[in-house]
Amino acid sequence: MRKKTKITKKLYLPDPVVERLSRYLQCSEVLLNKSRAYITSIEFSQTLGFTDAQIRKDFSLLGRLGTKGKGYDLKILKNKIKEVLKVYIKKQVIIIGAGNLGVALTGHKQLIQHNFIIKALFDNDSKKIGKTFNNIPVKPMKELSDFIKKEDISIAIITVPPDASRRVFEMLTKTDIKGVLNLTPTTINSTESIIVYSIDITQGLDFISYRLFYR
Amino acid sequence: MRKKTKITKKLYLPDPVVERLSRYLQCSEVLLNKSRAYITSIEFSQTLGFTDAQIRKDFSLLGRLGTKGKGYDLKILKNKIKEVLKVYIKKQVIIIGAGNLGVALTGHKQLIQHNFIIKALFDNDSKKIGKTFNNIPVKPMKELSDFIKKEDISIAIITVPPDASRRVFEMLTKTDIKGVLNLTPTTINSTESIIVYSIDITQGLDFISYRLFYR
DNA sequence: TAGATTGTTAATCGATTAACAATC
DNA sequence: TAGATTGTTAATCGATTAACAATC
Repeated sequence: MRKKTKITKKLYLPDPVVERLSRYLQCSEVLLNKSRAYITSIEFSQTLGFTDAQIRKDFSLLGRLGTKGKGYDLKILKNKIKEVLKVYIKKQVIIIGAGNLGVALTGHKQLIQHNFIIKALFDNDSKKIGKTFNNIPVKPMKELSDFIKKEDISIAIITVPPDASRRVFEMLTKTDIKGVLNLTPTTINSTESIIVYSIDITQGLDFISYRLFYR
Repeated sequence: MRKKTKITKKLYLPDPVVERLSRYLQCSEVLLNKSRAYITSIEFSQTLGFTDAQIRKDFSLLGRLGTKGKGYDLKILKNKIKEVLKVYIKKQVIIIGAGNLGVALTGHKQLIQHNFIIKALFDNDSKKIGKTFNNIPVKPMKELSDFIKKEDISIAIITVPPDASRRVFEMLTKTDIKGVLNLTPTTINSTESIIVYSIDITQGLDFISYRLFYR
């Protein structure tokens, strides 16, 4: 009990480690579904493309999870990572922007599996307001702040057009939102009170485009 | 002329730099639309959340782009980055998986602006095959390899369900595809002949989830 | 026990930052 | 010219990797 509390308070992991934890988790779940019970850092390294040393280092940050001479128990590993990433805790989410991408996310099964509960879409298009997509209602932007407070929303996903995203983020800073997933090419920076994580599909393609020509 | 060829051959930029180039480009275009002509590394650093030293370092890798005492000419900067990232060159793209996300991408204007031309969706669902979304036809998987060759497709975007993505990638390795954007939570590694870039929305949310609790 | 693999420390590598001379 | 900001080198920082003693 005391130990657990202590770990909870102290476990500040570097960004790259946190990102890899999702990968380990995904891979562990696939293997468990195939009835695998154990895996060594070497086999993991072959599947994931990290070095085995890095994998052991990462896991060692979470505690002594492995068995020497044998490897890692996948069930223990999976549970530990889920605990660290707070996958077991329900997180209420809204999506701002009821366009193609926003609507597509309402049907994303992976989100439910990680306990991200989408409570509403927000948009300013009066043709969309009042509709539902996959049972998720579309609400007008003016209800944003109240909704976040009332429904205890912790994370907003921004899928509006690029030129609107700064404005939307501005609005969010005046609410109780704690985290923002920015799916827009516009740069948004974390603030004192809001964690921002940005994903840009065009950036991904640009990266590939570059590497196709210079490598 | 000689110099240009030389740079083209030699400009191997580290991954983090390539990723930031997309950010610089996006921001430069926004500023140009607002009729700004120049920007200093300091102002850039405030908008993008990088240090000014890093920005100057990054740009210096592309050549001597700035004017001492004055800053960077946004038009020159924009053109240079577009040239480096090969934005001016048309890249034929296919999307594998005509689900919510795949279809959403067919309407993504940003892709066209960077000259990524979506030529087809691929799926195995007979109800979808033959349909079009935003004028993009859905084709059966068995035509994949021929289509890639005939239409000179260089990049495939994978948006199939997680358990199918390894299989799809396996198929792609037997084609002429050069780059893969993996939008699936399943890990896929670059091979000798294929550049892979992976983006996982759930990973992004997991990251936020972690940082909300430990920071 | 012998063989295998972890956990961890120390070494390496690479990326970021600080600082400032050069110069517009 | 004086002021400002770049381009670049050297210092720092942090993340990855190598190596191996501990041990299952």
